[in-house]
Amino acid sequence: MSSNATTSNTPPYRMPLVRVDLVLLAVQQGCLHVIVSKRQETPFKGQWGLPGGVLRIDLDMSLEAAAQRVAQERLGRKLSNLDQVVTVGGPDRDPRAPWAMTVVYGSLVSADLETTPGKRVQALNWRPVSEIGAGEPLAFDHAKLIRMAVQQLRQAVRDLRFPAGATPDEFTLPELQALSESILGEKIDKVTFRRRVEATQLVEPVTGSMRGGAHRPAQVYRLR
Amino acid sequence: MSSNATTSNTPPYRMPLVRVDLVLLAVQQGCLHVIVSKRQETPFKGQWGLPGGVLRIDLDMSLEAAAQRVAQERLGRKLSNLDQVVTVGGPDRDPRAPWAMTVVYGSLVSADLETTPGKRVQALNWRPVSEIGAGEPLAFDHAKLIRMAVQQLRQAVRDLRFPAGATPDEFTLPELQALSESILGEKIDKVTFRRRVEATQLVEPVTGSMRGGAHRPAQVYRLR
DNA sequence: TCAATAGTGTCTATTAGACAGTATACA
DNA sequence: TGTATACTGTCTAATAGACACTATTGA
Repeated sequence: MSSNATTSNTPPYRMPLVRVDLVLLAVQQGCLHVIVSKRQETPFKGQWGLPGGVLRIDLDMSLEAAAQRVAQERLGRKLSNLDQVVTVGGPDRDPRAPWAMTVVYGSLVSADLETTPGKRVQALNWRPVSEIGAGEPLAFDHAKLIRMAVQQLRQAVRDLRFPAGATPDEFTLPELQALSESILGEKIDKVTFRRRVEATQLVEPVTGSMRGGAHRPAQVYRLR
Repeated sequence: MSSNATTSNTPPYRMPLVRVDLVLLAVQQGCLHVIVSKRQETPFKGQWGLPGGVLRIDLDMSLEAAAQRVAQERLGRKLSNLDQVVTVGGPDRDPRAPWAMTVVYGSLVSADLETTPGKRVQALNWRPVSEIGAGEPLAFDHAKLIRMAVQQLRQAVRDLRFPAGATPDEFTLPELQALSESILGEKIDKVTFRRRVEATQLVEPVTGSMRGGAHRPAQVYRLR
């Protein structure tokens, strides 16, 4: 309907605006939270949405590198794991371009991630993923994108494929189980969990290391 | 060389060349095959690669619509199921642009798909996916993209999530099992397969319909 | 000693695989 | 009748879950 006058029918064609958006997840207060950013630009100005940025072909050597640059700009640090979630696109997504697409990357970060707003970021906030569907709606289809990233992360945790950097260097099995339970949002049977961790050779013990309070200390492991 | 790819987008940044490539899979002679296309343009001119095309922001209402348009142009028909596989991008992927990216879609099509080469297609060929790694290399990283699409399809079949249109409207359980085995490249236990199909309520019987040769006919089902 | 958490033994339920049996078509 | 394929019964193996038990620390 809104055919652009400058569009040519022979190559080269006009290209869409390409963005990279981030779904940054962390466990806080025992449940999964996601970072949302208050938008300073149209569309959805003043509403909350995923932090992201425009792909820079003069700076980025890959899509993942673009995601890392955006993380650096918006959050002040790089991410230890990035999983591509999905790519969406269409016309009328963004008034700055007739056609816009977004490559979505997800990452599980540690809860102590400093949320110091960077360039063009008014505010950053942690929000429980359980409240994403309800309440104040997010910009674009970001609620759906978050759901997809969460689903992907949960499947990975169910398969005991923990993203690099999502766990501390050393941890106990009860800690790893608690992390899994927080991500999945449900309890896991202790015996079953330990059996599966054992069977998959996911971890190796750190000899001699124990830790504990006024109770039996736990063996410390690291990822193998 | 690269100046002809200047797209002069409205936003301040130059945007990459965006392509949509297709991994079209089908079962032939009892094993999984993929359609490859002989390239008529640089780069990799004369080599084989995935059929694909450039995103047209004046024509395509979404990335999936772009994939359908490309299928129509290259193969002369639309696809009944399209699953996004991955998106890759970087500089120096294509001499027509300084930065190029590809959104990859996979589809399981019926083996009788006519491979009539369409626009700008020199030839289309079915190739067994088992031979993708070896022998004549494919253009770009298309071998890797095919492996990812195959992996995704096999996981779906293992989970009894058959793509729409991948099965005929009506089929028998032995036919469905044979299809699964061909896709997975391994035998499945008959009792286990039927138990799982039963448990997931994947199919419903078509009353009265049977089919067979000189032996006991099989119950005919359709997807529920 | 107790409290609290770590770790194990073991029984049961569920699911998967193996294999032999029965069923039903046509020649 | 035989043969070929469809379907089922059932035993066994592997895995998951439940739950009680022991182990080890500090208070």
